[in-house]
Parts: sequence; structure tokens; C-alpha cells
Amino acid sequence: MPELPEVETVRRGLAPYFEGSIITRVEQRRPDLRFPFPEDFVGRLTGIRMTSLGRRAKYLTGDMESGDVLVMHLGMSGSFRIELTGPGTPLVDTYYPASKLPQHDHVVFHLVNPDAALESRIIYNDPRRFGFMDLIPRVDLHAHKMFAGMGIEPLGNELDGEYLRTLFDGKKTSLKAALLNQKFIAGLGNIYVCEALWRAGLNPKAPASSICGRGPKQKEKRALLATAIRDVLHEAIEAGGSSLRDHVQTNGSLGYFQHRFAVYDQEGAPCRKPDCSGTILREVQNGRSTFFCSSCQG
DNA sequence: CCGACTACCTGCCCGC
DNA sequence: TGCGGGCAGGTAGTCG
Repeated sequence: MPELPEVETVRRGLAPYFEGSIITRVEQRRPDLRFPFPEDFVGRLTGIRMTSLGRRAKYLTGDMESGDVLVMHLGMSGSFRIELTGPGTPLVDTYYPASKLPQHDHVVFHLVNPDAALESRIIYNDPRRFGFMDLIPRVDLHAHKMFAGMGIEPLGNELDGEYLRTLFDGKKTSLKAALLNQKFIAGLGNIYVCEALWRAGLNPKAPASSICGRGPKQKEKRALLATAIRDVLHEAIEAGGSSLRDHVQTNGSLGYFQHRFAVYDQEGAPCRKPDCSGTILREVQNGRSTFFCSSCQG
């Protein structure tokens, strides 16, 4: 589920509760998610303050005062929710009787922020368990397998048409597959790749190298694609941000928000580009659904 | 090296 | 109403 905009939305929602808070207790309800939890996960977090919550691509990174970084990935179905537990709040610390633990709540962080007089818990729920958590010493983070070789942040300064040319030059794989490949650009997933290609008017099945030529037409194509990627991510983050307040107020859950897509999951709908009379099609590409316009993405 | 394919896991939706 | 099949927003391992 979560691509970069959703993870950023989750980060913004969790930050006020995680940042500056001491993790007073960790409930780790199973030995693994997608991967085993690291050695002494609970022990290495308990009693430690998180100074800041960051994001790299689709990973959340919590900086702990111990020098560790708490790395969290939501996989396909991971989400967090926030529950206030301090005095005067409706929930108390014994919210879950053992008999009716919510399904798929795998990790519970109990938090106290003494400066803000805030007590809360942050609960990680993940039905499919494709998510994972790890603890990595800060000094090792960039060299770690997870982050070494990871591509650029699409919202950073590097991404433009010419950077795309250097990335995709000579690549015979499809534009779709290249954009999904995290070692080129990190953070895009199936939805936003479909959306960006539609905005740029590019065929998902065209070779990645097809936007790398010297001519003015291809130069324009890659510039358009870079802009489309940035725009669609920015807009989705904005939409997530505007949904944040509602989510926290209603049930505290973070990780899902409604967003209207132009092509994703719109099979059969008319293309929304002005003056385009095409229809949105779905085709399986590399084992995953690609949504694109039959007409304007030639 | 590269690219294509598969596995991991649960839930939901659809058609029979 | 029950059941089987297909599908889901991610990643990593294997194989050619």
C-alpha cells in the first residue's frame, strides 16, 4: 500500500508523538514480521528517547538517543494508529484484555513525553506482515544493505530530465519497471508510477532508454516525466496532509487515505486529459497491473 | 552484469 | 451461504 507520499503522511502524523518521547515499554507480539526482529529489539528501545522521526524513500527512521536508528517499513498492509493514554484521556493502559487483542497488532510502543506532558502509544498493525522493523547503529546506516545502493529521493534536488537520462540510458527494460526500481529512484510504487507516466503521456511499456535520445522531443519527454513525478508526489502528500487531522481525530489510524487517481484502478473510465477520447486500460506488466490511457500514452 | 519471475502473507471481492 | 480463484499500494531471492 504505502508509497512515498503515504509514508511521509504517516511520518508527519507520528512525529508529534514519537519525537522527544521516551519509549517506556515495547510490546513485541511475535518474533518476526517479514524478517525476524533484530536481537534484543525490546531491550535496545526501552527507556530510550527518540529525538526525531525521519523518512528515506518508503522507510521511517527514528533517531534514538542510544545511537541506534529504528527503521520501519510498512510493506503492503502496514499501518500505525495513535492512542492517547495520559490522565484524563478515555483510554487507560489496560485497553486490551488478553482475550480480545486486536488482530494483527504486532508492535506497541508506549511513549511518555515529559516536556509536553503527553502519554501515548503507537501501535503497528500489519495483516500481511510484509513490513519489518530493524535497529541499526546510526554510523552504519548508510552502509547498511537496506540503504546502500538506494536511488535518489524523487523530491530532492537531483531529479530532473537530465538525471533521468543518465539513469535510464541504455536500459532496455520498460519505463514502468525502471521507475519502480528503487535503485534508480527510491519511493515510487505501482500507483504513482502509473500516474506519473499518464501525466507525462508516456507508454509504460516503452523502453526506459526511449527518453534518453539527443533530440528535442526526447529531451522534452524526460523533463515532462521528472516534473510529473514531482508533481504527483507533492499533490499526494498535500492530500495526505489534509486528511491527517481527520484521521487522528476519528480513530488515530495512519497509513491510509483516500486519493482520487487519474488512472490507477480506473480501468474502463474515460481518460481525464482534456481533448483525449481514450479509455483507461489495465494490463499486467512484470506481474503487476499497469493502468494507462489507450490513446494519449502512445 | 541484467531483467523476468516467484515467494512471502492475509483479506477481500467476485463468480459459480 | 460457501468456496475457489484472482487480486492487492513492496521487497528480495533465484534463475536464465
